[in-house]
Amino acid sequence: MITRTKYDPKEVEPKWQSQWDADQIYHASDNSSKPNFYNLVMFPYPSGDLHMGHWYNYSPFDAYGRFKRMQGYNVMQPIGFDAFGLPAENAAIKRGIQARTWTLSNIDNMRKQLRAMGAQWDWQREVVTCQPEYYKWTQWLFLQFYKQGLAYRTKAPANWCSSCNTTLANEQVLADNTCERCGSVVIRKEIDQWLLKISSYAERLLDFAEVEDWPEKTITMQRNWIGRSEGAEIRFKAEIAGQQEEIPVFTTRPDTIYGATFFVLAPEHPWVEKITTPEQQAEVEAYVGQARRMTEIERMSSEKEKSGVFTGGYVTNPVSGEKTPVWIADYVLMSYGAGAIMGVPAHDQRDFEFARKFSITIREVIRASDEEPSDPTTWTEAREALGELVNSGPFNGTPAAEAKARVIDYIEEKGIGTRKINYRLRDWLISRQRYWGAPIPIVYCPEHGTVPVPEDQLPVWLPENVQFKATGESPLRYEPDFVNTTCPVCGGPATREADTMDTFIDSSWYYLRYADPHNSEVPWSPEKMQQWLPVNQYVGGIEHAILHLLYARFFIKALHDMGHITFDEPFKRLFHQGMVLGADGQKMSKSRGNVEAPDKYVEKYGTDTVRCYMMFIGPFDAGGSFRAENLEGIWRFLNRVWSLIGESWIDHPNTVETKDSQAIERLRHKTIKRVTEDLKHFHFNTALAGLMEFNNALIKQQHNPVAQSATYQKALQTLLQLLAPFAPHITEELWQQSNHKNSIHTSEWPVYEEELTKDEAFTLVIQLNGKVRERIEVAADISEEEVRTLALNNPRVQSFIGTAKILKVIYVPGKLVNIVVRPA
RNA sequence: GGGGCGAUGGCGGAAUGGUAGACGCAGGAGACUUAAAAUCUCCCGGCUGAAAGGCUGUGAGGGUUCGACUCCCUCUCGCCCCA
Repeated sequence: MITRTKYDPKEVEPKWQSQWDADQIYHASDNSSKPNFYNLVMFPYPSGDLHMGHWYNYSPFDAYGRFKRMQGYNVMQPIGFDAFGLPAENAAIKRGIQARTWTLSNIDNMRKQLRAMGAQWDWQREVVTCQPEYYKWTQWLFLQFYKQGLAYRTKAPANWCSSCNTTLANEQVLADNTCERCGSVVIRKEIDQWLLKISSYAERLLDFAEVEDWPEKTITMQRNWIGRSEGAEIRFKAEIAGQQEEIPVFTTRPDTIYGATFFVLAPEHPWVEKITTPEQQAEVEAYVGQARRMTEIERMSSEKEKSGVFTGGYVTNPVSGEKTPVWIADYVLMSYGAGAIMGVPAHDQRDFEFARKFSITIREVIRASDEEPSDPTTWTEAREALGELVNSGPFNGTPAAEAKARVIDYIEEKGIGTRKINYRLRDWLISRQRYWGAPIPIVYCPEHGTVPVPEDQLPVWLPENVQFKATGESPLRYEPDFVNTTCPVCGGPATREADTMDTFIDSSWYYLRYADPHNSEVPWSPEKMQQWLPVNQYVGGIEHAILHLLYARFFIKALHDMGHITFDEPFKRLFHQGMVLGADGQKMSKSRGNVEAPDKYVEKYGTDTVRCYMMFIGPFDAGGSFRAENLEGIWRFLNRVWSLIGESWIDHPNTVETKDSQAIERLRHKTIKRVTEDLKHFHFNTALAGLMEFNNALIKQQHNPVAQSATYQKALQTLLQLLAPFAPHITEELWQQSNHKNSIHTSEWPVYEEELTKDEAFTLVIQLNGKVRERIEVAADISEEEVRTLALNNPRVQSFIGTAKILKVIYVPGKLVNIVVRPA
């Protein structure tokens, strides 16, 4: 028997948290006889507080990890901090506090909160990306990329956020051309920068054969971002100052080359200057200046009226030999393809609009077989569908699909172009002109140029007490002790690269370090890698679909090719949680005033209630509103579990069973099945509903004789075990109070027998023409014949049938019988 | 503009093509209490009916089917991605 006490989470929760810590029950051993399971959640940025989103994300994630542990896996569930980044630096500027101090004190606070959550974190594996022990290896990885030619420096127009005072990768610029971090408009700025050659992995990144279970949506988003298009690069001829020159264009429709009635250069194209005639110069220069002030998004908008200027120059179509006027227009982007296009107004909508605006000839070169010849000047839009070639010299009559290949063959034969696959994916710009990040380990020597810092000199320490000036350059540039160094090759005076790395580099490999977090010789040992990676289950927000998740895949593929790891995909299974919203159904934000801090509810109800509530809001991938009043329901539920066990647990149950025993045993098996299946599929809300039903059913019987039986007592035990992943503290307390010596979290997950999940009887529904008319209790093994007899002879059913004619009777075993009748 | 996801009581949500609304919140009635809170019992989509029951009902409109929240088509609204 258990002494009856009131459920007090304040007493129960800290007690077990300390006990678990002391017993180290959540540390994943590297030498376990059990199968390993790597359960990973995206690590937090140390903003200082765990907010509602973290709780919403981590609670179900942890329940899943606990479920796997009870199922017999050696679960590794690490946590760490994505600790470099702008907020710390901004705090440093604003409040004169050291970025490092600010970050570490935030981490301390968040550690406390993470512990209070009662999740099974393996603290021995914690990684903090701003610590030299970590960023040393971030720098080491950069050097490996550099050695492979996968890291390079170039001067080119880059995305620049004037508010963050730094460059951004393409992935960090939102569709409306704003900074994904601060929302300011992003401009273009010519600047020296380091890039990683992610584009050379474009094809490999399109291949998802090695992932086990990723949301289709995320795969599609990555594929769209990579943006593969097949076509050809065709070189148009130009005569510049008496010289024969060639200007390449990229096209996905080489079959339409005879329809190219104009040629367009992007305003920034290096050829613009050369090809423009003196008469057109003023107009062209004005247009270029205007285009520069616009964002790519504005330029690409299909709503915007087409604009452009004739350069006065001409190029020669290398296939048709036609002389073609050269225009510049802002709808052609320097960053895509060759920065130049052949304008085929008849078969490309944007070219069509452009030709209309400037009265350029529209020549039809593709015609569907059922189409009559028509005058293209009467068309209202371009005809982008495939058909047969017309007005195309030797290619007339060829189906367009086939013509694509034939035209490409032809240009390759003639040496005027090549087959080409173009990708939208650009190289990853990783230089940040900011302080709080891992320094790029490069030295510039007047003698030896760009020299990588030797590996044995890592880390390149990030200095403290730096001066912040809003110059748009890295603060490190003004730190003489940092910048001034010696050349690793000749020992002469040299300067260090002052930019730091994009923090997405840090997060591209943190999950590798968790497997071997304290290794000071190498970033990870091959054995540990083999043992733990790839990650079995990864949980995190869909906002990283084409940021972190693409970068991490790139890292893994590159490291695989370098021979540092043996696998090709970092995350086997991926799950995106939904977003937790305010009570008004809107995104939580200070400006809306609907932000709720979890801490006060943890204080009031305890961790277990808050955890369970997070899972009960709705489907994990759907997100939902946090409504404080709904916590009451979970609180009552846990209290009912508490009093049920407290009042009903007995050490030595009767061996005598009662008539209700069988029903309880069946419900127990049904509930095990239900909760197990739901947890497997991340359906935490319905799993909890099943546990509530189980609890309610047991409460109904708790004062009946069956409560003394071994069957009932076993059901109580199962209830605790099934609830343990959701509410780890209360279940541990009740488990140990009911005479178990070991932790409930190391107990074995209950198993069910399929046979016992089936009821002996069921409610047979009798329908007439699909409408429910009667319900009767029948035995589970009832025959179809009996069902027909029972249904047709049922008085209520008969009164509905009346004189109607029975057409057929459909029986769905275990469910219902539908009698189809036609009125007489 | 293209593609994807979604819309179910007052609210959050549940339903392998087979009893719509499980589970919970809020609400109502009652029990206990000097009283309140907590707890317990019952009710709770709409219309109708004394009740049994009947009719109706899953954003709107069509379709397939013995049977549609579920599948198909069209539309409206909301969110996301690519333009």
